[in-house]
Amino acid sequence: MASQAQSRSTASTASTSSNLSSPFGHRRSGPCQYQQPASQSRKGPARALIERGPKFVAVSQATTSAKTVNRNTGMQATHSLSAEYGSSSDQEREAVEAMLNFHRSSQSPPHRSSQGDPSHAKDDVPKAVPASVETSLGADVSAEADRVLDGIALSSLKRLRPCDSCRAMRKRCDFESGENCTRCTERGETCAYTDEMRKKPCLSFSMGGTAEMSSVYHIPAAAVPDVRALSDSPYMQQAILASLDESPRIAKTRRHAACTACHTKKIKCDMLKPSCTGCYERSKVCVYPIPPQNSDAEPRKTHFALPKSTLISPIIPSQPIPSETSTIVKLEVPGQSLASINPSSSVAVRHPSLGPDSGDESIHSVDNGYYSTDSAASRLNQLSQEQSQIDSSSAISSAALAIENLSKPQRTSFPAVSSSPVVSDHHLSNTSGAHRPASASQKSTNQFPLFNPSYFERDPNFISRFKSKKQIKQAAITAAALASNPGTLSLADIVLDKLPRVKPGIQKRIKCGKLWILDPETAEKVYFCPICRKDYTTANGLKYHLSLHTDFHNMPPGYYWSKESATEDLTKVFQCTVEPCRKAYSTLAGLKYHMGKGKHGSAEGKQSGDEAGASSSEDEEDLNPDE
DNA sequence: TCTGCCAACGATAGGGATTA
DNA sequence: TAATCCCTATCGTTGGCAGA
Repeated sequence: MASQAQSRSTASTASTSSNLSSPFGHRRSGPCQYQQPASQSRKGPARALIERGPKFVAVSQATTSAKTVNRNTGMQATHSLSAEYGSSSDQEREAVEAMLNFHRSSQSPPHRSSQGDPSHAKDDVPKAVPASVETSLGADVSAEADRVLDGIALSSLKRLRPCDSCRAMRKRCDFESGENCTRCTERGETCAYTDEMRKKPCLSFSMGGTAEMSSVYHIPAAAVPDVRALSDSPYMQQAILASLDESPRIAKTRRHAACTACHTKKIKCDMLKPSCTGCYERSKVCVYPIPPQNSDAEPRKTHFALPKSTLISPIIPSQPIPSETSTIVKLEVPGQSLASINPSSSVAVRHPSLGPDSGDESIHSVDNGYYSTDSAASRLNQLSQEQSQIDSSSAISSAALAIENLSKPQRTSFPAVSSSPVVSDHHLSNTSGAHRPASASQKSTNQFPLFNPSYFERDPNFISRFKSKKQIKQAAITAAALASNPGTLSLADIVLDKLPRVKPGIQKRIKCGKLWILDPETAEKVYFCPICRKDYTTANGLKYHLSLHTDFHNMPPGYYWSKESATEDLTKVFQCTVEPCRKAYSTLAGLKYHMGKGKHGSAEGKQSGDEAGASSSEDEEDLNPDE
């Protein structure tokens, strides 16, 4: 714990230096606690990995994710872009390089399409993509996208599914060590992906997004590597075999594994027992459905799920530990020696969901969620080691970042992402000053921030975010569209996709009555708006805020964005259509209130802006004299 | 101080993509 | 085909601010 504090202190010092000299005027109260991947270098992970070795080249380049929502049509398309490729041949590497160069060459100066055009809100042509993209990209998407996808994803698909061993054990396969997953590495084995274990539909997937998307996105031929040359890839051969396998499959009914509450709420259930994290945090009773007695299938387990026979904790999280559980050793703090644990006795380990850094009983009661198992103790030990690594590496990386910032000139507008320093995704996000202009006084001169693929060179693990080939395909399509017409994607979605996953200890929550709230003592506002520099403690807060900056792209009927008002105040882009009111608001909600409950409050006003705008203010006041 | 207005937070329902 | 859960929209609530 002392070393941890020391690391924090060291990092804090570095961070302070960084803050003082940050070209973005970014102030932070704490150090970055995130681990910098060892594979990263000043060259950036993509180039570094390309040059590092031919065996398993991981390229992280030109990654983005965005979601474009057209409110008029209701069409929604999620794009995720990544080019982190796992490949094993020169051809694959060349393909990767081709894509990489394409993205590099296609980065153009920022611009904001349709800005200031009031008619933009009524423009229903582009659907999810601006018309400029459509005209510049043309058609013939799907085929090209398929080719790209085959090239960039087939060799990496191996990493999208568990290896045979993990699959047989029903364990999570992390693929962390390149060719081998951690589990196989520890066992001295090599990950295998045999035909028997293969999941059949790997190769067959449908075009992501929508028909509109497919008609407007086009990947330039120059950017498309000749992926057909990759057909000798072992995995591709497997995939082809898979696609040819038409043998009927026996339909199996999945077992209800999530707890009842999570199942009902349709939220992720980590299936921890006796209480999943969701129920634990809500102080609710976690109930799992009783499996059928004659079932021969073993229920799925997470790596924390333990045999019921070893459980010593109560089902109800708030219930204290029974006193009979004699040899309980509370391993509250990661790093605590495990030597005192008697392997033959029950060992109480903190609920894994509490994380490694939440040892304070005022924050999480340690009476909750204990497990009795050696594996849990082992896991705790692992968490301890991970935490210490994070602490040490974050201190180093924070110091490096501070040095980098000291040597950089001051910037006055939204930075188009420098080539340095190379930081991890978490680091990038946590030191969000990397996206923050100098000061709030420069707000009015701020450029509309653009997506720049090099943002995501910093995230070598980006591929892990994709769950399917379909998502990768969408990413490839988006990459091409974006590269051809940068700046056209939703700011909110681009930024939000890169939000940090705040680790425990950074955003602790405390129990406040019935609710769990962020601990004001420790909560850091790690989420920053790149436009106005407002900061938020939660992703949701920033998400909401970012929508305010982008909603004018898809104004509902009757509302429109006023260029004139925006010139005066960029934050007030929602203007009342009623003459002579024309009051402007910074949010759509504000204008809605204005039209609905506010000055123009009326039944008509609550229906649509068109109707509200068409009706006179006198009529509305007559209808609602009280308001 | 009160009230109206606004911005934002947090919880939740549920559509639907994905997976087993 | 059922289960999982990501993701979005929506709603209720809270807190800050400005004007009365």
